[in-house]
Amino acid sequence: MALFDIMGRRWAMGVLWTLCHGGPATFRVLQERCETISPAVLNTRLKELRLAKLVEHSDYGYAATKLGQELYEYMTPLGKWAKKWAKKLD
Amino acid sequence: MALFDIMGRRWAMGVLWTLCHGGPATFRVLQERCETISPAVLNTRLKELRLAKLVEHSDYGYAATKLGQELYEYMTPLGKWAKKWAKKLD
DNA sequence: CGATTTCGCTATGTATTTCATAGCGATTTT
DNA sequence: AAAATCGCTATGAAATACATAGCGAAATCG
Repeated sequence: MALFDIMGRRWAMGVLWTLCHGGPATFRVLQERCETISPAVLNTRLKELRLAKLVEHSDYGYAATKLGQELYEYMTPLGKWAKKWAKKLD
Repeated sequence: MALFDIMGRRWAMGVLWTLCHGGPATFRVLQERCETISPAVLNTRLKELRLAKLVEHSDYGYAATKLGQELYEYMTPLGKWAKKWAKKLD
Protein backbone atom coordinates (compact mmCIF):
# COMPACT_ATOMS: atom_id res chain seq x y z
CA MET A 1 0.00 0.00 0.00
CA ALA A 2 2.74 2.41 -0.92
CA LEU A 3 0.28 4.63 -2.74
CA PHE A 4 -1.63 5.22 0.46
CA ASP A 5 1.66 6.07 2.06
CA ILE A 6 2.29 9.02 -0.14
CA MET A 7 -1.33 10.05 -0.57
CA GLY A 8 -1.94 9.83 3.13
CA ARG A 9 0.21 12.85 3.77
CA ARG A 10 -1.24 16.27 4.22
CA TRP A 11 -1.69 18.18 1.00
CA ALA A 12 -0.42 15.37 -1.22
CA MET A 13 -3.77 14.93 -2.92
CA GLY A 14 -4.47 18.63 -2.74
CA VAL A 15 -1.31 19.59 -4.56
CA LEU A 16 -1.81 17.05 -7.32
CA TRP A 17 -5.44 18.05 -7.66
CA THR A 18 -4.53 21.73 -7.83
CA LEU A 19 -1.93 21.13 -10.50
CA CYS A 20 -4.21 19.02 -12.64
CA HIS A 21 -7.23 21.22 -12.19
CA GLY A 22 -5.53 24.57 -12.63
CA GLY A 23 -2.66 23.59 -14.91
CA PRO A 24 1.08 23.97 -14.43
CA ALA A 25 2.25 26.60 -12.01
CA THR A 26 5.37 28.06 -10.49
CA PHE A 27 6.18 27.39 -6.87
CA ARG A 28 4.70 30.62 -5.63
CA VAL A 29 1.61 30.48 -7.79
CA LEU A 30 1.01 26.93 -6.64
CA GLN A 31 1.40 28.08 -3.09
CA GLU A 32 -1.22 30.77 -3.63
CA ARG A 33 -3.60 28.34 -5.26
CA CYS A 34 -3.36 26.07 -2.27
CA GLU A 35 -4.15 29.08 -0.13
CA THR A 36 -3.02 27.78 3.23
CA ILE A 37 -0.05 25.56 2.52
CA SER A 38 3.32 26.51 3.95
CA PRO A 39 6.32 26.66 1.61
CA ALA A 40 8.15 24.03 3.64
CA VAL A 41 5.36 21.50 3.24
CA LEU A 42 4.80 22.41 -0.39
CA ASN A 43 8.46 21.88 -1.05
CA THR A 44 8.43 18.53 0.73
CA ARG A 45 5.33 17.32 -1.11
CA LEU A 46 6.74 18.41 -4.45
CA LYS A 47 9.89 16.41 -3.81
CA GLU A 48 7.85 13.37 -2.86
CA LEU A 49 5.51 13.73 -5.81
CA ARG A 50 8.43 14.10 -8.18
CA LEU A 51 10.09 11.05 -6.71
CA ALA A 52 6.80 9.24 -7.28
CA LYS A 53 6.79 10.51 -10.87
CA LEU A 54 3.42 12.10 -10.43
CA VAL A 55 4.74 15.63 -10.84
CA GLU A 56 7.59 17.06 -12.87
CA HIS A 57 9.40 20.34 -13.15
CA SER A 58 9.03 21.69 -16.66
CA ASP A 59 9.73 25.08 -18.22
CA TYR A 60 6.32 26.33 -17.21
CA GLY A 61 6.89 25.39 -13.60
CA TYR A 62 5.52 22.36 -11.87
CA ALA A 63 3.13 20.13 -13.72
CA ALA A 64 1.45 16.78 -13.30
CA THR A 65 3.06 13.99 -15.29
CA LYS A 66 1.04 11.61 -17.42
CA LEU A 67 0.96 9.27 -14.42
CA GLY A 68 -0.18 12.09 -12.19
CA GLN A 69 -2.99 12.90 -14.59
CA GLU A 70 -4.04 9.28 -14.59
CA LEU A 71 -4.23 9.28 -10.83
CA TYR A 72 -6.15 12.54 -10.94
CA GLU A 73 -8.68 11.01 -13.26
CA TYR A 74 -9.32 8.29 -10.74
CA MET A 75 -9.92 11.00 -8.17
CA THR A 76 -12.31 13.24 -10.08
CA PRO A 77 -15.40 11.06 -9.75
CA LEU A 78 -14.45 10.86 -6.11
CA GLY A 79 -14.70 14.64 -5.93
CA LYS A 80 -18.22 14.57 -7.24
CA TRP A 81 -19.19 11.84 -4.85
CA ALA A 82 -17.79 13.92 -2.00
CA LYS A 83 -20.43 16.57 -2.57
CA LYS A 84 -23.21 14.06 -2.20
CA TRP A 85 -21.49 12.70 0.86
CA ALA A 86 -21.08 16.12 2.44
CA LYS A 87 -24.82 16.69 2.31
CA LYS A 88 -25.49 13.54 4.29
CA LEU A 89 -23.44 14.80 7.17
CA ASP A 90 -25.55 17.94 7.88
CA MET B 1 -12.29 19.55 -0.20
CA ALA B 2 -13.28 18.22 3.19
CA LEU B 3 -12.94 14.68 1.92
CA PHE B 4 -9.24 15.20 1.36
CA ASP B 5 -9.07 16.50 4.89
CA ILE B 6 -10.15 13.26 6.42
CA MET B 7 -8.59 10.97 3.85
CA GLY B 8 -5.32 12.85 4.01
CA ARG B 9 -4.66 11.55 7.50
CA ARG B 10 -2.45 8.60 8.14
CA TRP B 11 -4.24 5.29 7.98
CA ALA B 12 -7.62 6.77 7.11
CA MET B 13 -7.71 5.14 3.70
CA GLY B 14 -5.93 2.08 5.01
CA VAL B 15 -8.49 1.45 7.72
CA LEU B 16 -11.45 1.87 5.40
CA TRP B 17 -9.78 -0.31 2.80
CA THR B 18 -9.02 -3.00 5.34
CA LEU B 19 -12.58 -3.03 6.60
CA CYS B 20 -14.09 -3.24 3.15
CA HIS B 21 -11.62 -5.74 1.83
CA GLY B 22 -11.55 -8.04 4.82
CA GLY B 23 -15.01 -7.51 6.20
CA PRO B 24 -16.15 -6.30 9.61
CA ALA B 25 -13.73 -6.73 12.47
CA THR B 26 -13.35 -6.07 16.15
CA PHE B 27 -10.94 -3.42 17.34
CA ARG B 28 -8.14 -5.85 18.00
CA VAL B 29 -8.60 -7.86 14.84
CA LEU B 30 -8.65 -4.67 12.86
CA GLN B 31 -5.49 -3.61 14.58
CA GLU B 32 -3.83 -6.88 13.62
CA ARG B 33 -4.97 -6.60 10.03
CA CYS B 34 -3.41 -3.20 9.79
CA GLU B 35 -0.23 -4.73 11.15
CA THR B 36 1.59 -1.60 12.20
CA ILE B 37 -1.09 0.78 13.40
CA SER B 38 -1.05 1.89 17.02
CA PRO B 39 -4.25 1.59 19.06
CA ALA B 40 -4.30 5.31 19.72
CA VAL B 41 -4.27 6.16 16.03
CA LEU B 42 -6.72 3.41 15.18
CA ASN B 43 -9.08 4.71 17.79
CA THR B 44 -8.77 8.26 16.51
CA ARG B 45 -9.34 7.24 12.89
CA LEU B 46 -12.34 5.13 13.85
CA LYS B 47 -13.91 8.09 15.62
CA GLU B 48 -13.30 10.30 12.61
CA LEU B 49 -14.58 7.72 10.17
CA ARG B 50 -17.70 7.17 12.24
CA LEU B 51 -18.28 10.90 12.43
CA ALA B 52 -17.94 10.94 8.66
CA LYS B 53 -20.46 8.11 8.45
CA LEU B 54 -18.05 5.94 6.54
CA VAL B 55 -17.74 3.40 9.32
CA GLU B 56 -20.16 2.17 11.94
CA HIS B 57 -20.03 0.05 15.05
CA SER B 58 -22.29 -2.95 14.60
CA ASP B 59 -22.72 -6.20 16.52
CA TYR B 60 -19.93 -7.83 14.56
CA GLY B 61 -17.54 -5.05 15.38
CA TYR B 62 -16.55 -2.22 13.11
CA ALA B 63 -17.83 -2.20 9.57
CA ALA B 64 -17.92 0.10 6.60
CA THR B 65 -21.25 1.82 6.07
CA LYS B 66 -22.95 1.94 2.71
CA LEU B 67 -21.28 5.28 2.17
CA GLY B 68 -17.95 3.82 3.13
CA GLN B 69 -18.40 1.00 0.66
CA GLU B 70 -19.22 3.52 -2.05
CA LEU B 71 -16.03 5.35 -1.34
CA TYR B 72 -14.12 2.10 -1.33
CA GLU B 73 -15.47 1.26 -4.73
CA TYR B 74 -14.05 4.49 -6.05
CA MET B 75 -10.74 3.46 -4.59
CA THR B 76 -10.48 -0.09 -5.89
CA PRO B 77 -9.54 0.75 -9.46
CA LEU B 78 -7.01 3.06 -7.89
CA GLY B 79 -5.49 0.09 -6.10
CA LYS B 80 -5.05 -1.75 -9.37
CA TRP B 81 -3.55 1.29 -11.00
CA ALA B 82 -1.12 1.58 -8.08
CA LYS B 83 0.49 -1.71 -9.02
CA LYS B 84 1.19 -0.52 -12.53
CA TRP B 85 2.52 2.71 -11.11
CA ALA B 86 4.79 0.95 -8.61
CA LYS B 87 6.53 -0.88 -11.44
CA LYS B 88 7.42 2.37 -13.14
CA LEU B 89 9.31 3.63 -10.13
CA ASP B 90 11.99 0.93 -9.66
C1' DC C 1 -18.66 -19.38 41.68
C1' DG C 2 -13.75 -17.56 41.32
C1' DA C 3 -9.78 -17.29 38.15
C1' DT C 4 -8.10 -16.34 33.65
C1' DT C 5 -8.30 -14.68 29.26
C1' DT C 6 -9.77 -11.53 25.97
C1' DC C 7 -11.71 -7.21 24.72
C1' DG C 8 -12.02 -2.21 23.69
C1' DC C 9 -9.61 1.37 24.57
C1' DT C 10 -6.82 5.04 27.40
C1' DA C 11 -2.32 6.78 29.24
C1' DT C 12 2.26 8.16 28.68
C1' DG C 13 6.35 9.75 26.97
C1' DT C 14 8.98 10.20 22.59
C1' DA C 15 9.60 10.95 17.69
C1' DT C 16 7.98 12.77 13.54
C1' DT C 17 5.25 15.92 10.83
C1' DT C 18 3.13 20.16 9.99
C1' DC C 19 2.65 24.76 10.99
C1' DA C 20 3.40 30.11 10.41
C1' DT C 21 6.67 33.30 9.52
C1' DA C 22 10.99 35.40 8.24
C1' DG C 23 14.26 35.85 4.99
C1' DC C 24 18.35 34.45 1.75
C1' DG C 25 20.60 34.28 -2.67
C1' DA C 26 19.55 34.33 -7.54
C1' DT C 27 17.11 36.16 -11.39
C1' DT C 28 14.11 39.46 -13.66
C1' DT C 29 12.06 43.90 -14.14
C1' DT C 30 12.18 48.96 -13.90
C1' DA D 1 21.74 50.31 -10.19
C1' DA D 2 17.58 49.62 -7.42
C1' DA D 3 13.55 47.21 -6.61
C1' DA D 4 10.70 43.45 -7.10
C1' DT D 5 9.97 38.65 -7.61
C1' DC D 6 11.58 34.10 -7.79
C1' DG D 7 12.37 29.27 -5.65
C1' DC D 8 13.24 27.71 -1.62
C1' DT D 9 15.52 27.13 3.29
C1' DA D 10 15.60 28.14 8.39
C1' DT D 11 13.48 28.17 12.69
C1' DG D 12 10.84 27.32 16.58
C1' DA D 13 6.30 26.13 18.11
C1' DA D 14 2.14 23.19 17.72
C1' DA D 15 -0.13 19.19 16.28
C1' DT D 16 0.01 14.36 15.08
C1' DA D 17 1.74 9.74 15.24
C1' DC D 18 4.48 6.43 17.39
C1' DA D 19 5.47 2.12 20.62
C1' DT D 20 4.37 0.23 24.70
C1' DA D 21 2.07 -0.66 29.02
C1' DG D 22 -1.94 -1.49 31.19
C1' DC D 23 -6.90 -0.61 33.03
C1' DG D 24 -11.77 -1.86 33.68
C1' DA D 25 -15.44 -4.65 31.72
C1' DA D 26 -17.10 -8.70 29.63
C1' DA D 27 -16.66 -13.40 28.15
C1' DT D 28 -14.65 -18.00 28.99
C1' DC D 29 -12.93 -21.65 31.71
C1' DG D 30 -12.36 -24.69 35.62
